[in-house]
Amino acid sequence: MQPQDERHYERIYQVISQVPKGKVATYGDVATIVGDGCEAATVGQALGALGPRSVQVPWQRVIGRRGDKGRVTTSGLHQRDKLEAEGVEFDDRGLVDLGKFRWTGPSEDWARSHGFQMLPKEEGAPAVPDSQLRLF
DNA sequence: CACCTGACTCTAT
DNA sequence: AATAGAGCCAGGT
Repeated sequence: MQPQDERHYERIYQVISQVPKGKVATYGDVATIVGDGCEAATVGQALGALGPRSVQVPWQRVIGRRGDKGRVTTSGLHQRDKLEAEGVEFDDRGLVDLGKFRWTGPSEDWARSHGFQMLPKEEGAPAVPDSQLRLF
């Protein structure tokens, strides 16, 4: 596939590039930060379309969300191995404790200078006004 | 234009 | 605990 008119892809890649080694973000987290109607499934598509760019985008740090845990949703890409090599721990059921390894979002400076929004604080307390979030 | 598919995620069985 | 269905978005056919 060769998307010409990917309205979210580039921004999705920019956000993922900010996730530091040893941390993970969920598809939904990335979508929220990109904003502008971007959704988790769109992030999944963007990653599926990465191609050669996978060498410069830390795609392995994006995982699926399962309640308060995270899980690898890819197969055959050794995503879990890559993450464990970076220090991310998986429990006996192959789940990651998001409370411990979840990326807390881009730095405020970076978000502002690149036109992105921060990740909402924690469950319940949004870090930005509803008007800026498009969460269903 | 209609329909299918998915590196999604939440709710309800 | 495992499965199914439903929303959603964007690309491919």
